[in-house]
Order: sequence, then structure tokens, then C-alpha cells
Amino acid sequence: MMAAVSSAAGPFRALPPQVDLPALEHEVLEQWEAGKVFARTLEGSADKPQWVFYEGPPTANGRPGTHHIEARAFKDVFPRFKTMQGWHVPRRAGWDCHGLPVEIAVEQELGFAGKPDIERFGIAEFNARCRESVERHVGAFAELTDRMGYWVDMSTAYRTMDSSYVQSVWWSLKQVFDKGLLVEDHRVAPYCPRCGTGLSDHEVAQGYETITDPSVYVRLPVTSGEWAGRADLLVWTTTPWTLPSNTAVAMNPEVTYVVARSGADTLVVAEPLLGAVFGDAEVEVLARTVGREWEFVHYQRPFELVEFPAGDAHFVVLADYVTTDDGTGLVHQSPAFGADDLVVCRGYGLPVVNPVDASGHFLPEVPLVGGHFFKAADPALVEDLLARGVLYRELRYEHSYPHCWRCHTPLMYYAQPSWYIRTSAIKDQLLAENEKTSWHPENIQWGRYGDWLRNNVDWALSRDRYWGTPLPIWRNDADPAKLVAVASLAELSELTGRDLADLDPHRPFIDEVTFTVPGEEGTYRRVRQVIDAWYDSGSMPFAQWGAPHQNRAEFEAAYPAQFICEAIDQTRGWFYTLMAVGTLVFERSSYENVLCLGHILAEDGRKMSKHLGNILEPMPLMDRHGADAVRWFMLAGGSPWSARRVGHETLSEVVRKVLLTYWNTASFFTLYAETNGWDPASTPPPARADRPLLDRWALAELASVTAGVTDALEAFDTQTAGRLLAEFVDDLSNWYVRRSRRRFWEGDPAALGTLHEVLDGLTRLMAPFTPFITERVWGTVVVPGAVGRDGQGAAVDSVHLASWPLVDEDARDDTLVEQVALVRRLVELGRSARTQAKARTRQPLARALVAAPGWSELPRDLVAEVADELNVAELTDLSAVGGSLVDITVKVDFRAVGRRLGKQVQAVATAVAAADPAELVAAYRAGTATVDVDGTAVALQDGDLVVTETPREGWTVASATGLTVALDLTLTPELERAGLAREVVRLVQDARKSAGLAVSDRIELWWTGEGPVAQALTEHAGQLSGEVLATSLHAATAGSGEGVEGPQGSRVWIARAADN
RNA sequence: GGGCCUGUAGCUCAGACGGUUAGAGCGCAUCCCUGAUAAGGAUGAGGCCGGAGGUUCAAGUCCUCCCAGGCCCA
Repeated sequence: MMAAVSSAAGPFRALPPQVDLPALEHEVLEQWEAGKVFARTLEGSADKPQWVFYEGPPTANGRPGTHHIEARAFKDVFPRFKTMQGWHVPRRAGWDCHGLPVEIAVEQELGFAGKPDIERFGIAEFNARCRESVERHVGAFAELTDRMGYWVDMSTAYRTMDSSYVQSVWWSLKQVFDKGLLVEDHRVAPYCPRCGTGLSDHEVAQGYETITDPSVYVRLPVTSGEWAGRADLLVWTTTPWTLPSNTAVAMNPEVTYVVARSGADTLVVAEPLLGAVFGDAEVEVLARTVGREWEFVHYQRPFELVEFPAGDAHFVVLADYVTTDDGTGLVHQSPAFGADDLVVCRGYGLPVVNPVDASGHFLPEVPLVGGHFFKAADPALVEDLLARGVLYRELRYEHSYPHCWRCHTPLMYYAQPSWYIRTSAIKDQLLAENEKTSWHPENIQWGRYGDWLRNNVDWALSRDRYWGTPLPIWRNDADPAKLVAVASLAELSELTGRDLADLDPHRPFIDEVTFTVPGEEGTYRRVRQVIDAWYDSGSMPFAQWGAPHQNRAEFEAAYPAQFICEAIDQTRGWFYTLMAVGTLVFERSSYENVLCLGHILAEDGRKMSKHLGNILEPMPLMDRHGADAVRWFMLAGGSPWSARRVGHETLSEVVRKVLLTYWNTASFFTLYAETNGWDPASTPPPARADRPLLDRWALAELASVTAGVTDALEAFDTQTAGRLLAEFVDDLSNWYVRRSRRRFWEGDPAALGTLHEVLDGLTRLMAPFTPFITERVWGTVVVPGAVGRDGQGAAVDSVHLASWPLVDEDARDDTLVEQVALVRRLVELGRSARTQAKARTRQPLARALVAAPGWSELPRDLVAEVADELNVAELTDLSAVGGSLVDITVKVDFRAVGRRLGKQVQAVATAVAAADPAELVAAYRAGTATVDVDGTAVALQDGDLVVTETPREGWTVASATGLTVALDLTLTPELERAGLAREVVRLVQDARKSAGLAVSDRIELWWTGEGPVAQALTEHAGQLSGEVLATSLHAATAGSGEGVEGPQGSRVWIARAADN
């Protein structure tokens, strides 16, 4: 900090006007660390009611990006706000440790190609590497968290891989199992052949990619019935690799199909698709029948590469799901690779033939494509179809196709046994829980998220993988129908008779645990799967405590959460799993309010991505602009729920407009508080009512901003809160401080006390948004002057330990706020008029005319504000000047009249426009105005008209609706001399500044000049020396060439006075 | 194909209960002000408020349809 330069004895020390915000933030971080401030906010509120926040665990995989700051800023601002309001808000960090992302990262490090490599390497060693990888990445997140000032307790962070966490998850799964909602089923499910595991719907949802596939139309000759040997079924598919296992062809029973001949082809297609198939070619329709007539008609299958079991196959089946939207209306069936196919073919007792192994490759014995990866087999198969004349047409087809969200391998739909949670059975409950949840923004509730719930399908829970919470189900090897779900290692110890309390519950160790049940044949062995890591994160409300095995009371006290927050991609992720697990296990959702954020984009409006080269790394970003700036942008720069672009431009604007303006106001205060040695303890400001209007205005604005910000934050609306704060910072600096400067120079306790009080309130309001800069201002501005004024404990050493400001109802003064707003509008108009006339503000003018509603009620002090700001000696009310000299335009105030008279407003407006303005306004001001509408007299009330008056001539005028300022530009020699004196004052002030003088330094002043300048300086010598703090004024001999050039050939120069 | 979001100045975005001259900031130009200010202020250019209908005395704002972009899903 700057050393004290003054001998004054007040408690304040000046803050430098310039500030290096990132450096300041590092100092504040040290201060928090040393003072254990975060911990003290928690300890201090320990006896207060709890406001529960859940931290959605980031996947501890890969490095954090700038978008991570977004959610973390919101996760920080509301707990800080609530803490200041007097709630106890424990915040516990967490890390999502399990899952495919981690496994894939480790596989890549080890150069593995798939599961066989892992099996050879050893599961124990592989999982150890996964654990180590997770621990590595946690560090980078912790660093980001700390730097941005996100207060969350990382020392007690929960980790989904910890034994206690895993056992809590087990416990919950056993609850689900006992309710009959955890079942094994053989279904066709999305499956990643590279990872060798099925995926859940919400994982699939994240991995759609646009790709081009072959789109083939294939002829299948009819071999039975009326058309045997005379026609071909035409089927369409985008997955030629499923054709070798073709089992049937499905037709819609209700759709009309035709047998159509075109050239050499005779094909069976759905009638509505005739045009799409044949195009412009000439077509002869030979027959027309509904689909159901075709049932059991046999055909020749496209390939003879795969053996089918004995029994009937390769005939037409009927299925309602077949549409005529695209293709041919005949759908090729391969039950191993299609969910619908499996259901339909099962109904006909057809076999499930699968020539593709679990790694996605055709079995080696399959001719032509043996050993090919499924998608890579397409070209060879299509070529063969073409060669045999079976291919009718081949196109390229661009569509979005699901890919593995982690490794980008195209997914197969693949029939295999999996464990499911029957969430569809609790759909109504989920909808009911959603009804009770408060979403921000609202539309997510019944839009994106509600749709997702309404279309709920069972949760595919199991993964045939390694690094995850093992599915805690043991199966009897003699009777596979006998299953035991286990809720903890303690329970497992009982079942096995061994103490397993310290067993690592992960694979492969848990797989080795087997047991028998007395009186039952066979041995119980664990099923091999692990579970979806999303289930882990959805379990955090209880698993973070290890509940219910331990900390049961803590868990119950903190369930459900009042607040969670993530980005919109979590609608089907954490928002869902958290609600689903809560509802499954406790029949109650685990959160009440959820804030759903839009994504952060790069400056070019695209997603940040490595290959676009538009990544902004979070740590350098904060070290350049400061964490406060980045936080402010995230919280208040645009709407949090729409996508926003972040860039250096935007951030430096935040720094300049918000942070530096605030800082400079604080710095200004300290400068004059120190210079004047102001001590509120010995020189308290006068009672509010006795302070100047401007002080009361600042306090009134503060009260109204306090109310507005509080309301906005209660509604989770940081954007509105931020806008109010930014506007207030601007008003405070550019109106209150600027207009009150003179009083600060003089050390007026009313001004100093008011600004001190306002900075106190403002700093508290801003603290949750920008915790660093407010902390410094608190320490240097608020604390030294705190004298227990407001009973809110102002003297605490951190703003984050301070209480949230209450709205000072006594200070609110809406009339005053409106009057000052009027003053500022008039000043703007006056400046506009000056600019038009090229009359610089430094040139004093004799008078101006003002017309404005409410002008006559304006207090003298505020009138003086306008006069001073416009540098005009006298302001006259235009309406007092007299009708003959002014032009009057008048129109109705549609809002006022429309509200009262409804549709008559237009007629009134016409009548008002037709009336003589001067007469009408005179009557209106007397309260007796009426207009004639269709023969009836309509009385006009006060506020019904907008009157704009402008002087007829000889004035420079600026007007807005209902407001006019007119300047008299006549310059007398006296006024010109006053202008010259002002000019010289400005020159001297510039000279002071460039000489680096302190604001209170006294100077000696020399000048040369002749004629009006000399006269002006002599005449205004007192004012001049007063303004520039000159102890003596010397008229020097002309022509010495010293100093700076002034108006009309004058020169001035200065020296610091000896007696400072 | 369905759902949702967005569309306002060259760019980034505000616009309460519908009210008649639609606002900021950035950028540009010309000025002004300055005992805190890296700031601030004024003026100017720049707008069919995506388009078309409708409701209403009155629509950027409410309703319907369409167009464009994005996200999510089939």
C-alpha cells in the first residue's frame, strides 16, 4: 500500500488510483488463506439455519477449461449471498472419479486398442492407473477453483471412488433391487464395440455425429405365393453390414403396397413411396394390396454368408412401426441389431442370428467379410450385391448417427444381457417431483427436461468395464435365478464369514469374493459388470457422507438441496440422475432450485475447441484480467441461460466500466479522507435529514439498489443484479462524486460520511460477485471508518464475514430520485444545446430557459445543480415567460389517457392535435381543459398531456418529449472575461497535473498577457488562486517565453510554493 | 420429422404490466469536461425490432404461420 503522505491523523490511508487487479487478487488470496476466512464464514454461521448446496462433481479427467469458471461462478455467488444473509451454507467439493472417460485416457496413455489389452495387462494394475490418473487431474481443478475465488471445501472433498462412497451407492442399489426395479434383461441396446460395453440413453444422447453412410436398395426375389419368381421385394437400409444376418422383411399391415413394373424391374413397394423409388421413370402398377396380405410370403435372402438354425425364416412379417416416411415401406429385419427388429421377430419365433462379435468384428468364419469391423464391411458387401445384380440402387446418405461420446466409435445396436433400472415404472413420480422443482430458466422444466422425462426409458445401468462401482449383485452359479444384492462390505463380511472391511471394493478384488448360503446348492459369484458412472454422481447427496452407513444425521439434515447449478448439457446428465436416484431411493427429488446455464463460446461464437484454435485457457485469462472480471462477465454479462461469447475485449470492458470505476470511487474517497484527516469517530456526519440533497440522493439510490439486488438474487437472477450494480457504480462516480468534488476537497463530513456509508453498502452488495476487489475496499475504506453505525457488525475484518445490507427504508426517497433524474436529463439537453452552438461549457452564459414538468417544484439546490453543471448564471422557467414568445406543441400521453379512456384515446389525440396549443395548455394548467369528442366534452386530467415548449427565436434550443432547455448565447465582455479566467484555470490545473503535484500542494503562479486576458486575470485573481491553490499570483513581464501558451497570446507557469 | 432457444444499430447486448421520438456499450468522426479516473460527457452517421398475418384504440412486447441460426432428440 501507498505510504501515508499526510501528517493528518485520520484512520484512512489513500488507495492508489491505479491498481493491478490480478496482483491484488493474489494478495487477497494470501489474506484469506492466512486468516482462514472461508472457514470462519462457516464457523460463524454454524448455529444458523442451513441452506443446502450440492456440488456437481466435475469429472476428474482432463484439464479444466474456461467454461468451468462459468458454473463455478454461479455455484459461488449464491452461497456467498446466502451466507451474508445469515444462513449456514456448507460447501463440499467432489470429484467424479469413475467411468469410461478415465479408462479411455489411461488406455491411450498405455497405447491400448481395446479390452483384450486391458485383460492381458491385468485389471488390478489397470485400475490402479485409473486411480492415479484421477488424482493427477484433481490438482488442476483445485488450482482453478482456488484462483477464481470459488469457496468450496476441497479438504473434505468426496470422491466417488472411495470405499465409503462405493458402499453408499451399493446400499442405494440394494434399495432399488428390493423394490424390484433393478433387473437384468436381454435387449438390443446401444453398444460401443471399441469399449465393449453398452451405453445408457443419456450417454448416447451426447454422442450424435453427422456421418455419410451408404444407402442401398436391395431386391429380394419373392419365392412363394402368387408373385413367386415374378417380383422382388425392395428393401432399403443404411446398414448393409446387417444384411448377412437378414431374418425377415417387415411391412406395415395397414399400408397399401403395389407390385410395379418399370423396364426390366418388377418390384414390391409401398404405394406412397412409388414416386420416390422410381422417380420419373414410366411405371406400370400390376397389383395393389394392403400389407397384411403379404404376411408369410417368403423371399430369397440377400446373402448366404451366415448359417441359420433349422426352422422357418426369411418371410414377410407385419409391424406397425414401419412407416412410409422414407425408403420403400419394406424394412429389412436383423433382430440382433435393432430393438424393434428383436421385438417383431421374437413375436414370429424367429431366431436371433449374430455374426458380429463383441468387439464389433465379423466372426472369422464368415466368408467375404470375416474379421472386418462392422462398418468397414459395407463396401465389400455392397460390391457383392452389385455383382450379383441384387442391388437396385446405391446412394450416399448423410444423417446423424450415435457415436460413443468418449471414443467416437460408431455405436452398434446390439443384443446383449444388461442390467436396467426400471425408471419407466416411476415416471409419474419423476414428473411429480419435477413439478415441484423450481427451474431457472423456467422453460427447461416442461420443455427440454420435461420432454425427456415424459419419454423416459429404462436406465441401462451396467457396463462391461473395469473402473467403476461394481454392481453389487451376486448370482448363484447352480441356479442363475437366485440373486443376492449386497449393501456394504460389512454385509459381505457376514455372508462370507470373513472380515472384508478393508477390502478395496473395486474390481478385480471384489470379483474374488464368493459365498454360499446354507441349505442352498451352488456358489454365489458377483456378476461381472460395473455401473454407469452417472449413477455415482446422482448418488452424491448421501454417498458424499457415506450414508446411511455413517453420518446419517448429517445427510438427513442436508437433504434435499436448496440449490444446484450446472450447464444445460446436464439436463439428461446430472440433473436427471440426481432426481432419478433421489426419487428411486427416497421417493423425493434431491433438489428444489436448479439453475441451468447456457454454454460459454469463444469470441468467434463457436465452441472452444483445439482444432479451431480458439481456446482461451482459464488461468492465463484470470491472470490477465483478474478473476473478478471473469466472474462478473459470467454472472452479469448477458443472460446466463443463453450461450455467450467470452473474449479479451469483453473482459477489459468489464474491468474499465465496472471494476475500475468502483475502485476509483473508493480511491477518491480515501484520498480526501486521508488528506483531511477525517475521522468519523470525532467528526461524524450530520444527521441524514440535515445533509445536502445530493447526499440524501446517493443514500436513496443505495437503498433502492439494495432492494433491487436482493430481490434479483433471491430469484437467482444475477444479470439484473449486475445491471443495477453497474448502473449505481456509474451514477455514484459520474454524478455523485463529480458533483460533490468541492465538498470533498474541503473535507465536508457530510460528503465523506455519505460516501463512506454508500461504499460500505455497495461493497457488501458486490462482494458475492467480485470477492477480491471488494475485500480490499472493505479493508481500506469500510473497516477504518466503521464506528458501529448501522449495528450490522461493520467492523469485521472481511466483507465476506459481514452481513447482507438491509434496505434502509428511511433513506428511500422516490421523489428525490425522480427529481435528480430530471436534473440529469436537463443537463444532457443543455449540453446538447451547447454543442450545437459550439459554445464550450467553460464559457459562462448569462441565462437559460427551462421547460419541464415538475420544474417549479424542484428544490433550489437541484436547480443550482443544473445551473452549475451548465455554467449558466440564471435559469428561468419558460412557462413564466409568456405565451407570445414560445411555441407550444402538445400531444396526449397515451399511457395515461389510454388506460382511462380505452379506445377513445385516438379520438382524444386527434382533438388535442386539432386544438389551439396555447389555449389548450393554458386551460390544462388551470385544470379546466376539455376536448370535444363526437359532440361530448371530455375533461383532461393532470398528466394527460405532454407539453413541449420552445422559445420562438434568439435562443439555442434542445428539447426532448416535454422537456426544453434554451440557452441565451449573448456574450458580454464580462462573460468573456470570466470565460478567459476559466480557461486559464484549466491550463494551470493541467500544468499542476503534469508537474506531478499532489492535490493539496500550494503553488506560485506567473502569467503574462495583455488586454482582455490581463483584465480577466486581474479581475478574477481571487477566484483563480482559490481554484488552483496559488499562494501568490505574479503578473510577469511579457515575452519571457516561459510556461504554457494561454488564450489570446498569454502565458502561464507555476512553481510549487515553498510554504507547503 | 419433433421439441426447445435465439433473431433489436457495423459488432456485443438491454428493453417491467402492450402506450406512440426503441436504448446502452464497443468501434468511427467531431467536440467538450477533468484537484480521483487507464475514465466521463455531448453530437453525428448507423434500425421496416428476421418475414407475413392476426388480436388491440395502441405491438419490439401477446397469438398463429413462415424464414434463418443454434442446441437437443428421432
